[in-house]
Amino acid sequence: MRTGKAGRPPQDPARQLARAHRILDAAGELVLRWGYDKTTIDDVATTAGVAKGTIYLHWKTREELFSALLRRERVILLTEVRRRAEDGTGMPGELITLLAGALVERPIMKASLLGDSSVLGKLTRLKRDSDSPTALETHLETYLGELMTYGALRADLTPREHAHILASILYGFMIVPQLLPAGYRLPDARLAELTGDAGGRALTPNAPDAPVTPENARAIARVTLDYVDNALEIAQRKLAASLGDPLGDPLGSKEK
Amino acid sequence: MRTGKAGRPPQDPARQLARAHRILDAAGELVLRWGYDKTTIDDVATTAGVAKGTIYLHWKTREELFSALLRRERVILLTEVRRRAEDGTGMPGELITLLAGALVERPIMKASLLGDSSVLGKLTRLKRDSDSPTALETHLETYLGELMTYGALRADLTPREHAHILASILYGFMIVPQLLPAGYRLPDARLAELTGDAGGRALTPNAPDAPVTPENARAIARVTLDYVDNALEIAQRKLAASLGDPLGDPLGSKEK
DNA sequence: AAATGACCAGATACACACATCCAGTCAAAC
DNA sequence: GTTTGACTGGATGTGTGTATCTGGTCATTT
Repeated sequence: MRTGKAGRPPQDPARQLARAHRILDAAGELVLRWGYDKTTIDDVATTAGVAKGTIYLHWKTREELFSALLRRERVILLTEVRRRAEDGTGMPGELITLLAGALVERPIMKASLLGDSSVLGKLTRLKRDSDSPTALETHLETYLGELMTYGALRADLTPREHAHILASILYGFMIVPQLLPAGYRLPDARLAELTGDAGGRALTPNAPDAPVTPENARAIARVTLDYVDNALEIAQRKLAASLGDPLGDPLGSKEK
Repeated sequence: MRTGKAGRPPQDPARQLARAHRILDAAGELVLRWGYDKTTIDDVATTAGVAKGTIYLHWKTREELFSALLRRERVILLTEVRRRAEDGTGMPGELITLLAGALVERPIMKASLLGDSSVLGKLTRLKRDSDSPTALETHLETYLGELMTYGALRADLTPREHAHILASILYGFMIVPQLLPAGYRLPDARLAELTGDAGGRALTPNAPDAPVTPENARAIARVTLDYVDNALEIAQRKLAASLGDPLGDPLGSKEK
């Protein structure tokens, strides 16, 4: 039994949640069309078919609303990656392909990763600072360290360097198409493939050097799924915190 | 031996050229310190120890002055790359290492590549459009095509894709350090190494697949040096055009 | 002739008043 | 209890007159 929530369910929580998602749908649509700076709460309310005040029953401030949107995007992205990673090998190149593939399909996440101020406006830098930075990177380096012990990553680089390479390749491949004249762009799927390919080649030992034993291969797949699961779980927890509690909730009041 | 201020050396082209370089030195120093937008012609003149009008004996407009600066930077960069490439193999990874290594040492070139508006201000987009784009990329794809025929590049990618990968990796590795907290950064030399390493692995066939014959290796080294030479030559020609002719020069007179 | 720096005009920054917009509130209607 | 939407105040734009700055010129100096 996992009910957890002490206190009283005010009305129909499922209905509330559905409404929150409708509002986020509207916010997402508008932020893509006009950008964060030009998207007003009134717009969001109208598009979502609720009154403005209702939005403030869900989130205390405009910024919290969009923070929830970003968190939901992250959960969707990770869920998708997790789903596609399900029966993969967990090798870096493969995971990067999945990640890149999911990213090119989620413009808001891509904008968040790239710090694209034409979409996220003033929200751009904020997320970078507050949310993920140290925690995510610590988890990442731990995960990379594990991969190294199983021979999935080159032994001649430090975890720090692996992380650096990973970030550079992912960032580079995601941003370069935006700098190129439209005619030069590759199809999204191809871009994702090449990203994973480049990442895999940069991070992975040369095949003959150190063949991965079957049990190591299994371990690699496992720790990879564990890592994605963990990231997803954290993201889900944060999203729940951003969605749950309409203002009055006694638990949420002292939060943060 | 005096000529402190009222010296009138009739007209010594070499002396003129030296003065142009002194002015560019000053401009480079100031643009790095304060950025393009805040660097005034008066500043440059004072720092270079000449009068403002003198600068206009060399360049018709402020923009031409900075264009010359950028062109000189490019020539210096390419000269350095050319020098270091002299007795190399011409394989992609190696060349990328050289290029990245030269880039991290030349902040202005790096800013130009990355479109860093904190340094180049309003000049940022201009260069991108006017100078290099199509010509450079055509030459690049030709060169990549040649490399492919000699087996220096993977045969399962198109030249276009090779160019895309190259750009992504170079851009990613150069820009990521600026986004990271200072503590995470790798030493410049290591960064250049890793860039070339990643580029080489992404673009180069796996060793056992198709061993490069000695004569192909020689051809690769040759076309690489040719490519760099050609790029350098073009850059030098453009620089000469930006430096030469103090306005009166008969050759340059058809300007505007 | 070569170099200078005082000079000019146009651009840019600043300061202020005024209009507009919009996040967030809350009394009233369900 | 839940939802609404008119309302408010602080913030953000806009217009304008003024001051300052700075790219570029050119008569003067050496």
